[in-house]
Amino acid sequence: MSLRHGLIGLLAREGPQTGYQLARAFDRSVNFVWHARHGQIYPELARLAEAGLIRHVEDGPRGAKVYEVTDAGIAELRRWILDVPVAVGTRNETLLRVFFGYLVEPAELEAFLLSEAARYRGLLGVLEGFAAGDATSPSERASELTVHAGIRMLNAQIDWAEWAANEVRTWPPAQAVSSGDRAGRARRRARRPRG
Amino acid sequence: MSLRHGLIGLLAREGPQTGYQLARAFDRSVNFVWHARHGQIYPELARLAEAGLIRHVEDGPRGAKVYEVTDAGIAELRRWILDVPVAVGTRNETLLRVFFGYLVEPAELEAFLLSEAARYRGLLGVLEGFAAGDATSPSERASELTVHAGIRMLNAQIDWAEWAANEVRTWPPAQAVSSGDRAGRARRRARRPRG
DNA sequence: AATTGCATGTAAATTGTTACATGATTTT
DNA sequence: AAAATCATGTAACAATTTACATGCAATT
Repeated sequence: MSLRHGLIGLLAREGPQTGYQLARAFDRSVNFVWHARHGQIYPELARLAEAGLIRHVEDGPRGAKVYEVTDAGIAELRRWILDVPVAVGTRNETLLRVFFGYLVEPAELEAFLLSEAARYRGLLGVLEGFAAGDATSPSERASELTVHAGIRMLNAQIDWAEWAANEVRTWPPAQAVSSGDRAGRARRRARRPRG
Repeated sequence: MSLRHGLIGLLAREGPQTGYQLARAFDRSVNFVWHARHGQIYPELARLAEAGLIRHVEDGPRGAKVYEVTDAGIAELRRWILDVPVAVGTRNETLLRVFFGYLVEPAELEAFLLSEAARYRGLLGVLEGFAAGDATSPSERASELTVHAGIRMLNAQIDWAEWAANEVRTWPPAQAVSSGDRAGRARRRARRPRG
């Protein structure tokens, strides 16, 4: 699970903090890289403290619990960054929909692709705001690298979505597909080798 | 959950199939878009059949259960593609590591970035193999769109990783960071405005 | 005084992974 | 005969989301 390393890392990066602050940090800086809700964060902090990777140090204003990272936590973070194989397994809901997009009218799929392009543009605007900074400290330099990655990937996605919308415009109308259309499928399959 | 729509979609796309075949399909065609193990697929098929979105039709050779999609399933799939807001929430473990990459030696981070670039190149090779097809049928045209998306995103990631590796080469050695270094952090923070 | 924001937690449900368990059929 | 592949399932665990529940502090 990357969440625990995200929490250790944020404590290392931004100093002692409460779970609430970490939850907000997940909504800001690292949100486009990883995200988590407080319902997951609070129990995980307790487990990390139990494991000695972070430490509950003091109490803030209104029952706030401040945590800080331990040396063991930083060592674990370094180990994770370099020595643990990166978990594979892409999950892209937009692409899954497009994969089945031949089932809807081309005009509808085109509209979907353009709406996705617009959504990506919105995200790109946010990231470009992040990139405007100066990046003087080591942690800011590292953050800048991830922002650049996001910008490049979003640009690739925007270009693709607009190209794909254009492609779809040339498609013939969708055939009626129903679960009872086994005969139709068999007909098409048989015809293919001849073409 | 997109898994259930992935299952309905594959049954719609490739005709009646067993859970085993669907599990293999998730390892092949849609793997770079979505993935699932049989431990999740079999129970989900039972639930989908219960909900009337797919139907258990016949029994194959050795206790194999063949499912086919129903009209209700296709209607649900169409609804999901167009009318359900795309779930947000990126999760990119590579970027999370790079975000905290200032904690390891620049040479180590550089090596990590180059190893990621190599991994991306491997995936790109697989996708380019998929793209070599002709794409005559509607479903093949749709699949081709997703393959193109994958190729563009992987190229963006390769370019980024190699650019970032180059950036990191110019970084000064990592400072020793430890949990006890609160004074060091405060010192750096106080110094910044003057610079 | 009421609203907003800070702050923590847990319970329940869902989603996903891993490991265990079983047996049939085909290939070597 | 043994090994590989086909085929299904469940149990246990891990990860994640959503909703519920509470209370303090600052602002309007």
